Amino acid sequence: MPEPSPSPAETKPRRRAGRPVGSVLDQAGITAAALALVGKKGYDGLTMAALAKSLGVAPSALYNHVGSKDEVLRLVEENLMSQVDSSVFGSMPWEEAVKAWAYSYRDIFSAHTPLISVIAVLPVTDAPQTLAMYEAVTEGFLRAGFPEDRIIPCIVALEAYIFGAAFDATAPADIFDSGKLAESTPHFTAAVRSLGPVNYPSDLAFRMGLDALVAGFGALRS
Amino acid sequence: MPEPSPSPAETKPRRRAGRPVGSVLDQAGITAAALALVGKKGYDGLTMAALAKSLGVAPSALYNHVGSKDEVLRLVEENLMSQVDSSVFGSMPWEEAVKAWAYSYRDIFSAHTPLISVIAVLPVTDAPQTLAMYEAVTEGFLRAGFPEDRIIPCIVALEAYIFGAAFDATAPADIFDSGKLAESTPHFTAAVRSLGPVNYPSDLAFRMGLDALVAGFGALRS
DNA sequence: ACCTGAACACCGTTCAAGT
DNA sequence: ACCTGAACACCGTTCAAGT
Repeated sequence: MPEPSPSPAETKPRRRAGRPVGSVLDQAGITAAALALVGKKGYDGLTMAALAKSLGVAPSALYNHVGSKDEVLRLVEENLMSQVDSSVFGSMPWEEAVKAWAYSYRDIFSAHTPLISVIAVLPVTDAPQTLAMYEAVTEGFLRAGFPEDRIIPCIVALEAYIFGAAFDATAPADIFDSGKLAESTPHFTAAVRSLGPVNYPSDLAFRMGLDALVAGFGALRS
Repeated sequence: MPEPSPSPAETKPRRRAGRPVGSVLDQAGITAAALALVGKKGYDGLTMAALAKSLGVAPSALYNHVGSKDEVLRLVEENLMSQVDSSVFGSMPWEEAVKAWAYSYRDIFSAHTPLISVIAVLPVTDAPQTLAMYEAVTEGFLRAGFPEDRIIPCIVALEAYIFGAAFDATAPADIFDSGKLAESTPHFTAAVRSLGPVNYPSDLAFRMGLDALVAGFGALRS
């Protein structure tokens, strides 16, 4: 093995210290690399060191483009938000559109639940993709006849439900197995058994809750 | 300052190495200390080192009683679950009981959102307090006339909503301030403004969503 | 059995030095 | 301006040594 290959994935001549001719990094590239890394190794694998390695730079180089790891997470979140399908509000009646939007939203974030804690506290200011989604959804609600002052609460409640359901979607199939404590919780254990062979009811539950929310909120239209 | 006071909060004679006469630690004490630490410093302050210090032991001593930090989190979670008021199902009609339970559940976990990621993946096996809560809720649904095979999906959906809402409850008041991007999101910005001086609608939203879920699910009773 | 104290492999982040 | 490389203060966890 005469080749020590100390550089990352791709075998590059390896950069010396000093400013490179053209900038090697930018926020878009960092975001894409972070997304790829998360896809391969999950959020536990998303470290500044691993991210830098996948980009072929030293960890400290990242800090010329982002202020912190938290900013990387915000960049990823913005990217995901732009993937949520809110175009449905322009092409479907309200009930169907909210449901399609909600499914899209949940499906995307169920693979990114560690971001949810970040999003929840994140002011929407300067998060253009997130704002664009809210704008599209708000427009959809307005066109459907919702009173203006009810729209934000409806969206907030739907989002809460969607985020919570995103966690469920990643839960193991046997999460409700009561194990050796089964006898002390007879009603619960029987209720779980009554679900049949598929004992994790995540999808059924999501549909039922979404239907209830949509029906309840739909009644607010004038 | 002749007193260096190298020991933690309380000034103890300081233990030498070797097995102490009586065990200094146990899971209950660790859980209580973790809860107190979180209350004072938040989840960022809950480190094994800080936890050990608050208990007056070396960090490694903790590992005689818990397998990992994750187990500490599970112990805390179990403690919190036991605080959720599910006795309401024995003393109120179903609609009021679910709502009271949901408020209690959300209020407790809104101060402990970092646990939610842990709970979501956590099988209920050997989590007796959590199981006890599910048992009480299941019984409440049964008495209210729910078909057995709909109960778990209802609970799952309600829990998803409660967990999501717990995140909301910790969000800053100006989370929906669209800032300099306000003009590009006119409908959303107007909808936010229409909420009036209190521009964070967390509580209104929670009530609206909960009402919708309870109304929708309540119709399943026979 | 259950503690201390040293050690390990990692983490995010800072900063001087280099071009 | 934007990189490298060394350094810092921390993290969770392991383990020999002590009683």
